[in-house]
This record gives sequence, structure tokens and C-alpha cells, in this order.
Amino acid sequence: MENATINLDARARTLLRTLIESYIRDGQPVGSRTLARTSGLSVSAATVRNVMADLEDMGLIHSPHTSAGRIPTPAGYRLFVDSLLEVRNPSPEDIRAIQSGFDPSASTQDLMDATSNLLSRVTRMAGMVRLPRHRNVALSQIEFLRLGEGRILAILVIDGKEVQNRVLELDRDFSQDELQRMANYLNAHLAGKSLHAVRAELLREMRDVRDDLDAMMLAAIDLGEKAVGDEDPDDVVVAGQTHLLGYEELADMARLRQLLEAFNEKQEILGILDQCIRGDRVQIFIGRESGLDWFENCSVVTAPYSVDGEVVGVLGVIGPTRMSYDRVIPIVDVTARLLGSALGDHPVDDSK
Amino acid sequence: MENATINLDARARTLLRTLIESYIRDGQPVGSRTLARTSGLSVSAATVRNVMADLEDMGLIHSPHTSAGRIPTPAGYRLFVDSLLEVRNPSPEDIRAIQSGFDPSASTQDLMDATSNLLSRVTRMAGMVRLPRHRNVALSQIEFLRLGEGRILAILVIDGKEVQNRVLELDRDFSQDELQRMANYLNAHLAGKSLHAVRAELLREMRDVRDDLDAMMLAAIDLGEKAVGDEDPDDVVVAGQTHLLGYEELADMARLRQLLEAFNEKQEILGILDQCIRGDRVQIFIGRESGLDWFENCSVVTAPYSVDGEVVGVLGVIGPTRMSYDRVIPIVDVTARLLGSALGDHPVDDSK
DNA sequence: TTTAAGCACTCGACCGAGTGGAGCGCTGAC
DNA sequence: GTCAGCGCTCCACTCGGTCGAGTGCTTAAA
Repeated sequence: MENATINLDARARTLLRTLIESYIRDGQPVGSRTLARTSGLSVSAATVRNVMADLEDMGLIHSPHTSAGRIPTPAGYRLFVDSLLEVRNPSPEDIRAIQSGFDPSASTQDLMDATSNLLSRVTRMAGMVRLPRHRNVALSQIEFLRLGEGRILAILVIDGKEVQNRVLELDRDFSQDELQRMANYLNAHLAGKSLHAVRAELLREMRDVRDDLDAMMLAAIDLGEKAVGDEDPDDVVVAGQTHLLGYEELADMARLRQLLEAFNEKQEILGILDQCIRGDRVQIFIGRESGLDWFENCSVVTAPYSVDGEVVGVLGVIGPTRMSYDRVIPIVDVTARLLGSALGDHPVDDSK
Repeated sequence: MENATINLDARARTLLRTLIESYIRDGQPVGSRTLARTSGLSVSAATVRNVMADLEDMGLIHSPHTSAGRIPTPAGYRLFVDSLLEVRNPSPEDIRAIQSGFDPSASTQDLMDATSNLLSRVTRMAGMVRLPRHRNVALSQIEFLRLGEGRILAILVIDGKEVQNRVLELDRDFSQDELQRMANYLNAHLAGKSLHAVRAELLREMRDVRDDLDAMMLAAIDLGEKAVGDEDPDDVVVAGQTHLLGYEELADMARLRQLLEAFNEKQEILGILDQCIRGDRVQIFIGRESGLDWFENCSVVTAPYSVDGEVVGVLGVIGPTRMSYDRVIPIVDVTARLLGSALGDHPVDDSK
């Protein structure tokens, strides 16, 4: 089957491309006559029918019923986006809309919100942004606050601008003085190092001086790792889900509900995005390819974004499989680039 | 018109009640024959028709077209919930489901999330909880952290369990030592006092000793007020919006989209809930009563919840106007009570 | 072998007429 | 005031027929 797609001659490819473009534009099954007229080829409708029969055998198109036109199958879309599609350059107004959406002085969280809003507004589909993984991010400060018996608040300042805090429940009680000393110790040792490095260092020291203080520090670092680590369900921000209600190919209430619930849970969205994080360019998921059945008739277009040459996250849109890939792909692409460079400008450096 | 509703005799009231109950159950227009049979009254269908004509004149019911049965108008629902409705006691399994949803040791945020989830799960509609106003809440601790030139992180611990932090941008730079002193001063003075009281006290002091330190403290308190204050759009948590996709009376995509967008914006939801915060019992909004046109065919059922006898917030559900008020009202009611008492148990007091 | 023309066929969309049933309003008797 | 009966209205459903788009197949030409 996979080889069969390679065997497509130029004419068949042109016809398939024209058919899919036409279907994406109008949403109507395409018949042989219209296809023969619009393809630009000088062939008759009958010939087109023969080619279409071949394409149908290969599983690239199918008719919803006898004597209707043909519509692309998921496999047809796949071939289309992989090797038939010619992406347009983004239109000037799209570019303007995207560029004006970035405020490099905003906090990371605000930047994520703005970006997913942007994606959804420009594409009129649902936008999503996977938050940057702070894998090798520098912890610039850590503080502890005693809340009560055995309850301690840990405050982590990351890169001098992000703040995260968590409550630790401990067996042993620490006085505020002890906590202050521990924080001083940690701040002295971890200045500018990544969480991973700090953790390794602490583990090494612990082997020597085994006491509660170190256990506490280790706990703090563990917490730090968890706070900025992976698989936090809040690690993806979504916007514009409601746009999906407008597409009549998604009008099935039961499926629509599954879809919106997936956005609320975020877990499955996260899974999809994480699949896309490898690969350095735009990636596309079509229909059930991801194995999720609520995903029928939907596609995602994603692109990773990088800071200083390292991929730190993914963003993308989700919409009906019948979408204008030639418009959406470049939008997602340049948004990813702009987000990357906006993240690269640390507001700490240029504050005031 | 309003007086007319008062003039309803017992028989007309019984018929109206039976009609609305029947329509809520089946979703079908109710005809005179069925109504005569099910009302329990020993009157003929023809008599029922006469009464129905009167009710229609009063604007309480109407027929979707000639020679269909009657369905309640918003005014009919209004009269129904105000004076015709007999609420059931919540069913045992509902009670169990509600009670098991409360974990008094959870943080306020978690409690809100759990409660709105609970409401939506039990009623199969959308649940929402307006976060408690911390009007007179005690600030138990405040700390400052220097992030960079003129950038300070303020950490507020409220009631010994809530933590809020905000970044302050200031004109003047403070050293960590200065900040520490300020925090110590503040902590010594505001221990256990409410934000309002603290603010008033600071303003009084400032009139005497006018220096930058006090300005800073005032800024910190201002921030504190803002952090826990009102009109933060995140002040309401919503859950289970997708349940609304299942009701065919809300199946109009355009309206449905407006509805879901209102849930995302939260602003209008907030407005509705704030209207309900006065009044000490369950309140009900029906259809367009709130002036929002996306609200057609929808109703809200809300109840305020109190801690130590003082109303601190509102919770409720939103669903189709054609809902089982007799089931939903008690559910909302007991949920509000339970949330209030769960909030009353401070986890600090009974920790460990 | 490829291309194209013709033809029969299929299927959905649409329209109009006909039918059954639910339900209403009205009238007149009690 | 009550209510049985009658005629009427309107909806929902079905049935048959037509139209148009589109297909598959066959056949003939290039």
C-alpha cells in the first residue's frame, strides 16, 4: 500500500491534489466532471473516472455513497500534506496579526496565553501551547517559609522571573532559623546551576554527611524538580476550543463532547504534543493516526519552538481534518519562531 | 399581569404544576387530554382546555403552534419555582456522592475545584463556584524576596494555608536586608489582623512618619488587597461545561458557542453569581431574566455559602431551563452547606 | 495500451399530495 | 361552572415521482 502511493504518476498526483484542494475549499464531494474541468489537465471526465477508480483502490479517496463524488480518506490527506501540498506564504494581515501578538516583556505564562489565543484567533481553530520544559534551566533563588507544624512553603525563583511555590508536608518540624540557614546554604551552592546538576551534587554530599538537614534539602530539590518537571497537566495551555463548534463536519454532539472534554483534561492533548516534540519542523497528525477515536475528523498541526537553538516546547492548532493546510502550516511555523525568539529575550536583562 | 398570577385558584395551580412537571420529565408539549388524566383532578379534558386558555392569556404557557400541546413560558417557570414547586429530599446516593466529595484538609483552591466538579457530576450540568471573598480574612505572614533591580516578590500567607505571590515593580531598589526588616515589622504588626484593618493602620502611621519604607509597606498591602480582592476573573471556577452539549434544547450551535465562550471568559458568569450573593437561600435565574441573550433556554440555580455565619461566596449550576428543579435545588443547597462547613475547618488547627 | 465517448444505472435531494393523529376552540346542553 | 361533541388546524410521516449528479462499464478510436 505504501509503495502504491509512490507509483502515482504525475497526472494522478495532479488530480488527487486538485480533488483535495477542491474538497477542502467547498466541503462537497468532487465528481469526475468538475475535476476534469478544474484540474488544468486536458483530459475528459471519463479518463478522470478511471484514475479516480485507481485512487480509490489505493485507499486514497472514497465516495460516501454510490454516485456521489469522491472525498479524501485519511490516507489521502496524509499523502497530500506529505508530498502534494504547496504552502502559501502567510498573508500580510496574518503576519501583522501574529507579530502584534507578541510582547517580549510579558511573563512566560502570559506569553503562552497570548500565543495560544493568537493561534486560535488567526486560524479560527483551537490553539495550544506546550509550556517550555525547564530541563536545564537555572534556579536563581530558593526560600523556605514555615507555615505551621511540619508544613513548609518552598519558593523557587527560576531564571529570575518565574516563581513557583509548593507546600511541603514533612515529618520533622524545622524552625524558621533552620530554614533560613538551609536556604542560605542552598542559594550559595546552586547559584545559576541547573536543577539536575544541583540534585546530583546534593546526592554526592549526602553520602558523606548524613543528617536531617541534607534530607530536607534533598526534599526541596525533589520538589523543585517536580515543580518545573514534566507531566504536570497544567503544562499545556489551550484557547479557542469554541471555534470547533462552527465546523459542521464536527457537528456530532457525542464526539464534540469527547473533544471538548479532552481539552479540559489536557492529558491526551499533552500526549499528542509530546509525540510531536521530536522533529524540528511542522508536523501534522491526521484523524485517528494518534489512536484516539474522539479524534476522528480532526487534525493537528504542530511545530516545536526553540530557545538558543534548543527545542523547549511545542505549539499548534487543532481543527477539522478538512482545513486549509496551506494557510495553517505557515502560520503555525512563524508563530513557533516568534515565540522562540520572544522567550529568548529575558525580561530580566532588559528591565528598565 | 403580576397580580393575575396571584388570582390563580387551586385547580389552575395544580394543572400548571402538573403540566410543567410533565414537560420537564418528557420534553414534549402537554395536551389537555393527558393533563386531565395525570393531574389527579376529576375534570374533563374540555375543562382543562378552558383553564389552559386562561393560563395562556396570563402568559404562563404557550403552544409552539396551533394544535400542539402547551409548554411553559419563562414566566410559567418563574411561578412554578417560586410557589408551586415541592422540592424532594436529595436521594441517598446523591447525598453520599456529595459528602464523599469533600476533603476538609484540602486547600481552598482544591476544595473549589472538587466542589464544582461534584456539582456538575451529580446534576449532569455545568457546576460553578465563586471563590470566597477574603474580606475579613486574616493575613498570617508576609515575606519579600528581591528578584532584581527594583523587582520584588511579595508572598502572602493567608489563614495559614493559602499562599499568594505577586511581583512588584518599584522605582526604588531595596536590599534583601531592608526587605527582611520590613517583613519583620509587618509580621509583628499585622499578625492575625484582616487586610482592611492592616491597611487602615498603615495609612494612619504614614501620616506621621513619611518615609520610603512606609510607602513600600503600603504598596505591599495594596498588593495584598489586590491579590485577594474582588473582580479577579479567576475568581470563579467552572466544571462540566460539556454536559450542556447533551441537551437537545441547547443544540443550536451558535448559541451553544456563545454559552461556552461565556464560561471561558468567566466575566458574565461572575456577574450572574454576584447578583445572587445577596439573599440567604437558593436563588434561581430563568432564561433571559439576567438580560443576557445567550442565556435563552438556560437557567441557573445558586446558593450562597457561609463560614461562621457570614456569606463568603456563591455556588451553583447552570443547565437547561427544562431541568428537574426539585432534584437540583436540594443538591445545590446541601452542597453549599457542606462547602461552608468544610471551609470552616481550618486545616492548620487540626493538622496532625 | 491509453483515451474518450456513450449509455444505463444508482442514489440522494426535492417536491407535492395524501393520511393519521393530536390537540385546540367553540357551542350548546345540563 | 362543567363537559361532551364537533369541526378545524397543524404537524409528522409516508409514498411516488422527478431531477440531477455521478458512477461503472462497454466500446471504439488513437
